Amino acid sequence: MNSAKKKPMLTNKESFVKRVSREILSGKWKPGDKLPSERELAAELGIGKTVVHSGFEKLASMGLVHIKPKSGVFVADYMKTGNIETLNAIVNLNGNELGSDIVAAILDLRLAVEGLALRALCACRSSEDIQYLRSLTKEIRDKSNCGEEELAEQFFIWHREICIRSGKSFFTLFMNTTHDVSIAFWVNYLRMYGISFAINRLEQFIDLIEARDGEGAYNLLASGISDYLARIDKQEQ
Amino acid sequence: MNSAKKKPMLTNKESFVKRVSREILSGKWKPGDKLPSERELAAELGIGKTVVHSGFEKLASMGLVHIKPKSGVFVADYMKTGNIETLNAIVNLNGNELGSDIVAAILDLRLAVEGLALRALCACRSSEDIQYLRSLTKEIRDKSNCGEEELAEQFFIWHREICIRSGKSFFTLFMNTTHDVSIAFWVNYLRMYGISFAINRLEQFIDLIEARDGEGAYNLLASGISDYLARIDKQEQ
DNA sequence: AAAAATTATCTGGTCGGACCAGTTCAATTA
DNA sequence: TAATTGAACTGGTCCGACCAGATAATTTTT
Repeated sequence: MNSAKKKPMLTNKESFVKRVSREILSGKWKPGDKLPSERELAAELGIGKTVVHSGFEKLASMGLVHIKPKSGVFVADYMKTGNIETLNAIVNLNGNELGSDIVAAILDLRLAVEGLALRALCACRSSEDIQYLRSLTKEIRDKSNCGEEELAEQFFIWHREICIRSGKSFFTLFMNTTHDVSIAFWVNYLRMYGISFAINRLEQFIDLIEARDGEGAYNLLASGISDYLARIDKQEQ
Repeated sequence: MNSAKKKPMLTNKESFVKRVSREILSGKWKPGDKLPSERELAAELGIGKTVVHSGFEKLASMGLVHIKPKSGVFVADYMKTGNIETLNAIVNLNGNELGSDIVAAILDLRLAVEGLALRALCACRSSEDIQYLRSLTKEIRDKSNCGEEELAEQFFIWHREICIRSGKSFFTLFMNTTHDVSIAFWVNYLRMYGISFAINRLEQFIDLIEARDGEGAYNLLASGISDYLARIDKQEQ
């Protein structure tokens, strides 16, 4: 997901974060373990302590470590105290492969957030909303030959627009918070169903929104999610 | 929420972040506006450019600004592209007061996440789970005379434990991601209902989990949420 | 005069040394 | 042996130096 731009070289900090997060998530360090001091790591890696510290701060914000001031840096019980960035790190380590439990969790959240946003939008939509969604869909159709991730981004943006226009702006913030894992999801979704199917689905949503059919739109979302999950389950068998 | 520890003095970076986020959220800067350069701000504030840069990075991770390398720093359309940290910043600016739309959004999410976790836990719970939840509840009862935020933290942790023990660990990560706004919610909830009521509610949940009554537990959550929202609505009239 | 090329200035980006303040551990004293 | 003190260790913050690319201004060419 940090592959938005080609990055031939990682900075010292990025390399450090990548290295340590991999070590933690792969089990080399266990929750509660004390990591080597900043000075030790700086000397060992031949970089400045400030960079190490900055890297640790990043790892802390990712929920992977707990920095105890003046004492040391400890591996966090990240599956218990971690956050969405922890999930992103796990997904990154797995080469952006989502296990079915992650997918299920994402989709449950999505049903909650977008389901409500869809109903709200159906109730309050203007003709300008419909127009905008149609033009956004057309844009996506015109970009059909782009790369996977770019397309995935477009689908994310389309669905985010539902939240934006529903008047439930805080849902938008939540949705953005799941951005990285959502992109991984959309990439997989587009592989599974194909771009045509996915675009037709967008058009179905628009028709339902235009018709102010909140229940219909919600059901379309829910059934799409169920189908996807069923396919994932079948794939894993 | 950054009041976990007494912080009599803010670092230069913290002051900078606080100042700029307030300026953005209060409307002094509009989405799309270009902020003064790092050098200008550093000179104006009498601090180092690196600190300004570090502060801008923080503001970017909060979804409030967009850093265009070599070009400048621009105010983001944060209600559209922001994330949970944006929400935290908004709530912070409002003195940790939650508007009803934020509350509704949080509770919708919570119903989705914890609702499923409750059902899952009812299906898979062990007697050790029940024991642990009871002892956790007792701990909370023993701490009843603590400060509001500490109590709120305890309630957050209790509900998080539902996710942890449900086997849906990724829900835990999502829940942790909403930590700060959730604490604001719990503080308000405890003010509204009182600590005794809130603890009794926990015990009701445990009884239902013990009885493996997933539907009952979900309904208890849903009805609690409805009641809270109704009270909020009434307060605002 | 307009367009293209070059140069200068501006921008954010990264790094590491210097210094700070608190914690922990070892040595000394009572 | 327990308490105290000092040293060593820890993370925390800041800033100047330098880098690389974008943008604006100037010069050259058509």
